[in-house]
Amino acid sequence: MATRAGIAHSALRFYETEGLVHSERTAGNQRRYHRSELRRIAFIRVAQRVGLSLDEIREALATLPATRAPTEKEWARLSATWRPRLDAQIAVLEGLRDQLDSCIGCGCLSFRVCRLYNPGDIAATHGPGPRYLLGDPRQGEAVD
Amino acid sequence: MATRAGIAHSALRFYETEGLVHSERTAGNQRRYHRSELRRIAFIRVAQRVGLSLDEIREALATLPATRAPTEKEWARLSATWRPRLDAQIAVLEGLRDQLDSCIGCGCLSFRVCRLYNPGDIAATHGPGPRYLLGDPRQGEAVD
DNA sequence: GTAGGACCTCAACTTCGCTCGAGGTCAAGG
DNA sequence: CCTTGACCTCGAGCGAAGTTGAGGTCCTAC
Repeated sequence: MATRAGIAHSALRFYETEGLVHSERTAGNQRRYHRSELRRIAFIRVAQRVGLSLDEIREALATLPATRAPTEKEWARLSATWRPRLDAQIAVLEGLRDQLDSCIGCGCLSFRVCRLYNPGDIAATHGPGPRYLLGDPRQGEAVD
Repeated sequence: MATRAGIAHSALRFYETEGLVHSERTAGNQRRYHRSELRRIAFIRVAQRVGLSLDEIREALATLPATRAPTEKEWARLSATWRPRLDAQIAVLEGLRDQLDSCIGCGCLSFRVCRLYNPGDIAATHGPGPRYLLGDPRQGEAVD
């Protein structure tokens, strides 16, 4: 029933196995969720939109008090930490766009001269794409 | 040897099986790459940074002439198509940031009132996170 | 001519965030 | 009492973008 948070029941169960949300059980073994779990789920979904992994979200949620429902202030504190992250992502994309603008005229895309092809700072993006792989510390590569 | 494009040999072979790059073979079955493949690889990596999937990159590369090496102009044409995409991504993140700013004060994160929690337009992000799943046409959900 | 390294293939494995299905249980209405 | 539908568990699978490893071949230098 709590799937009316707008997420699939399978996702909800998955979050539970991951320790992101919690539930009690009825006598008949059915899950009952505390009202405050709704807000946790909202937090999770928004954090995902901002680009956090479930691991990071778990860490963030772990800083909340275990014995009582978090206050608005505590939620605000957590979500405030997203701001610099968003700013950084935006900055990366804008840098990329500006580089792109300066490169489109030349169509260069050469390993030797084009700064668009730049393995060095890819780790900084944390954006779309294979970030774990590209983020590998791969140093001292020749760049043709 | 062509792995000196700065990518792992495994990735190169993977791209070849995916039809993104091409090679000839020597008598001893070893791969030899044409010089122009370097630029294709550069294109692929930059396109990934912009957020394209390999499928999309394959489509884009398919519009290039098959019988001769592409001109600078053709490369420029392709990369110019990234611009609106980058702009859109930036716009999404900026919208998110602005929403976040207006929400941090209240710490709301409520399904009922907070616009940050907005399943409807998630499909538009194409950013990080589970975009295939979130992109599902899921309509008419109650949003408590 | 032989040792070493660089290449080859192919299948299996990784991570993340879930979804799907089979097979079983629970609760409420008629 | 029985049916129906909503819940339960557990394991398997997906999709993207590769990586890893075993086992085999090739080429170059000494």
